[in-house]
Amino acid sequence: MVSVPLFALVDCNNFYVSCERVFAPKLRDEPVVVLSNNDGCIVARSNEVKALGVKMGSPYFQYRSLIEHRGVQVFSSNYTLYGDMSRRVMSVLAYFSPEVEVYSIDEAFLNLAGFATNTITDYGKKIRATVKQWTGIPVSIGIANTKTLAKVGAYIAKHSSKAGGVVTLLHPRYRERALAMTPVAEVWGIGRRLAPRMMGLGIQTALQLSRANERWIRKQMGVNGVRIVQELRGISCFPMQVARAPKKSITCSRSFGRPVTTLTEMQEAVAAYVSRAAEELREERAVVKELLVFMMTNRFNEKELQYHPHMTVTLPVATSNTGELIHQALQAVEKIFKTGYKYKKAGVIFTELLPENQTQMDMFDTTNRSRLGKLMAVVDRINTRFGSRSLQFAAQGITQPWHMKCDMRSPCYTTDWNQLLTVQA
DNA sequence: TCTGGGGTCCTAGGACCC
DNA sequence: TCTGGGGTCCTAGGACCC
Repeated sequence: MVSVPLFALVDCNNFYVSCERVFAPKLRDEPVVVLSNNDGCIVARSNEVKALGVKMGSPYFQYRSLIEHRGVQVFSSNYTLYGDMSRRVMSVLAYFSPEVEVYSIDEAFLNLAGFATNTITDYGKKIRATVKQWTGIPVSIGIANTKTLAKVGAYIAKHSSKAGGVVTLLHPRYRERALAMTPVAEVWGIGRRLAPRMMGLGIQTALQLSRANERWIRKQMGVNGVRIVQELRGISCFPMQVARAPKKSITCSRSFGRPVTTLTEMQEAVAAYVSRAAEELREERAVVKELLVFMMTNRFNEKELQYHPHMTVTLPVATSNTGELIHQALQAVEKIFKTGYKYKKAGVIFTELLPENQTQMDMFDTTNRSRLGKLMAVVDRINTRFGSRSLQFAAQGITQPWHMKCDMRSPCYTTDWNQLLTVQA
């Protein structure tokens, strides 16, 4: 017998802020923000900061004076720390369900099909308490028959003071009440374009969306819209996805800490990004057949001359060798780089990925690929052990004056012996 | 002065073929 | 004036997610 679908969505509250607070407990009731790469945007806010009206994803400089005036603690993002904390949270969740789908750095779906529904909210509370106790991270949990409804539950749990962090939406009456409380813009899959359109057409809440005509939805929102509506009605259309699908592309791009104007610096930066992307490629046990290099001026500065070139390179043989990839990418850089512009950002995208054991040989290719592979494996091991860039290609540059800003980064408390937290007793 | 980064999927429209 | 029709494949752009 196939049991009724039952999902929990576990969502970490203000995740990056919570990670910083674990290691700086005195910030527990203080306003805190975490910035994006290059200290550009605000990507995580504590509740105190949300209450000040600071918008998610807004440019830091727009709120800088407010932030300073209110004594808000500011952190550059520390993805090494957040990635490690995320792994810890996910490993706790694995105790509570046979199937955990890690949906993002701060969210996971748990398959609870077959679990007793009359005690499921208490089970959710136990999960919540255990994650908090073992990792220090507070979470909100939604439990329902579909993933989209579980998301709604977690949204309500986060915003309701009496829910105790867990909201179950199994009873039709509760479900309707929850959907009526949820703005249509908060529904999973309704983004910044669709939300205003829906609202203009008289659909303000998730409940109204769930009652919309299916054919009309198909026309307005495509096939995915129909699935969303079905899910809101309690019919599961998005199953658990436990096995991680192989990646279809790998990107590495960064804004520069200051404008780049010379070919030499642009080449260094692109070489560094290729190197990072190639590490990920090897982690993925894949090789790449085609890559795209791009660079751009500051699109926000209307007074400056704009230039956003890109170039696609097809590699003679699919590879994951950093040296070869840098060589190819830098040729593209030379072709599209023009002097006279202030570049703000550059990047590389590996498209056309193949599993490394399916490499198509080129009969004119004389490179000894097995030796090259072993060399890269050794470099990766050394960099894992002694820190990234312990061994690097000269093309990446040594001082990297164009490197992004991250002046307010916290230590890597959990992944570097030299940065452990010290406690004075 | 100062505006992130990394993904996936869907669709419309053009190119091309018969 | 009148200017086929239908299928497939590819790609760019748009939408979404975190």
